[in-house]
Amino acid sequence: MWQTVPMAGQRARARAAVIADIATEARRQMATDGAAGLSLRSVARELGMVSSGIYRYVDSRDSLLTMLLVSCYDEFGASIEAAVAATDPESARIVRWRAACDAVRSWALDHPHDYALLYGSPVPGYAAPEDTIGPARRVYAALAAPLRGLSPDRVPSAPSAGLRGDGSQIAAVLDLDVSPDTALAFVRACAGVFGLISLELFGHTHNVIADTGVFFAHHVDRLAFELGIPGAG
Amino acid sequence: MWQTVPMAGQRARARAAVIADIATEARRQMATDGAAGLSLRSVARELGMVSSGIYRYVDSRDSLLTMLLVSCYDEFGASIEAAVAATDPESARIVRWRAACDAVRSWALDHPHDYALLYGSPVPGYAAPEDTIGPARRVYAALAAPLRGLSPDRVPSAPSAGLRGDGSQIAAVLDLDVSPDTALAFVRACAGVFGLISLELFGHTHNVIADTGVFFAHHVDRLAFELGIPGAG
DNA sequence: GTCTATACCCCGATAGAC
DNA sequence: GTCTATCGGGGTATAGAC
Repeated sequence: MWQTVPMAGQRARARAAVIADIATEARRQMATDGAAGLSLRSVARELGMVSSGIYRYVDSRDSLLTMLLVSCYDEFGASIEAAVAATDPESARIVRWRAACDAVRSWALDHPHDYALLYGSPVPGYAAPEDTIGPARRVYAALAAPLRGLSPDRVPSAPSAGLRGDGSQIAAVLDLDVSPDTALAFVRACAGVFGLISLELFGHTHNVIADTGVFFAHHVDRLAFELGIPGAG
Repeated sequence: MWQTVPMAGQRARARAAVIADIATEARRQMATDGAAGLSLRSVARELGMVSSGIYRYVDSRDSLLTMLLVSCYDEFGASIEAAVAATDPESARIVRWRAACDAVRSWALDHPHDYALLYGSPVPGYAAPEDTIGPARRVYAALAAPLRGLSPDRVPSAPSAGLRGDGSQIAAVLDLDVSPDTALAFVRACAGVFGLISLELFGHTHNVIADTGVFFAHHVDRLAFELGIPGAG
């Protein structure tokens, strides 16, 4: 009788393991077929399941996509957090900013198809549900963490007054104690960081920039200046 | 006898018209199915052709994709060129720079799926042939045109020496008479412009920036400063 | 140069036997 | 909870009659 309790635990664990296998295989397939080409059938096939069997674990193709989005955002955010945490806590702010940016690029280069899922073209016919916005935000929060406590004095930009409301809300959402202008500068920095990585990953710097790593480092330093981080080039 | 010559011309014209129809319909379908979902069959169906008939006009799905890439790049580049040409030739450089950047964003917002084809995730299994690099370059050249003749004195960035070779080659390829540092700053500006537009178009500024147009204008002005364009914010 | 037919693949999702 | 069978779609590409 009281075997049912551990049994239930075992079943739940087995179920979770199967679901994890499904996610892993789906991410593997995204590499060859893209996010739009993701198919439950072929995931099931590869796992030795019969095509209908996968519906025991996953509601639909869309819910699998949502699962992938969430796990990729989480993994991405965690890798940035780890990179920042690995810096010397006494180190200059610019060091932590570089570490965060480098972590963004490294993860993107290591997981180009996952990056494309997160920041590339939307999947036709799929709309990300609200479950994904928390994990998506985690990435930005991790990248912004080095700005915590930054004095607003050195931010060289002067956004129009109409934007300041957005700025303070962004700071609030990311739980950042920075000025609205700094928060807006951070959004612009995100455009620069993700923009350059996307250009590189999607093939637009081919035969343009020889050493994209060096160029990225330069870019990151200029963005630091725009953010008012002391010590930037 | 000499009717064969005009006949040949008519046939060629008719053939070109059909090919143009195919391209138009294909772009229409990209809007709902994405670039990866593009199918010759459904294009043929929509044009009242039998599925095999389309192979008279288009070699394969890949060559249709190439056709679309080329025509989108060309259209995009032309629209930027037109916007710059429409400014007063006596106007300040900053005015032409803003016009070019605004044209980029306008075209992207007006043709989101075409923009996704050009600057979004690559289509799985498709590699763009060299025929596309000329048209792709036209876009950058059009965006860079307002920099022509810009004095290098005000460019605030100082890239590492190893990048300077890239800088001068970029200037050469875009046929720009600017310093290597300015050319590198232009690549960074492209990352900023395309990066922000991609974030907006791909859904990452939702509930973050209320008026994305105002924010883009602010962004463009800061990028102008980074380029050393006089008169920028 | 248009058409049918064909070979050979893929998909999401469900019903119902076991 | 696994499996077959099924519905009802989709696709690329070619061969060969007309």
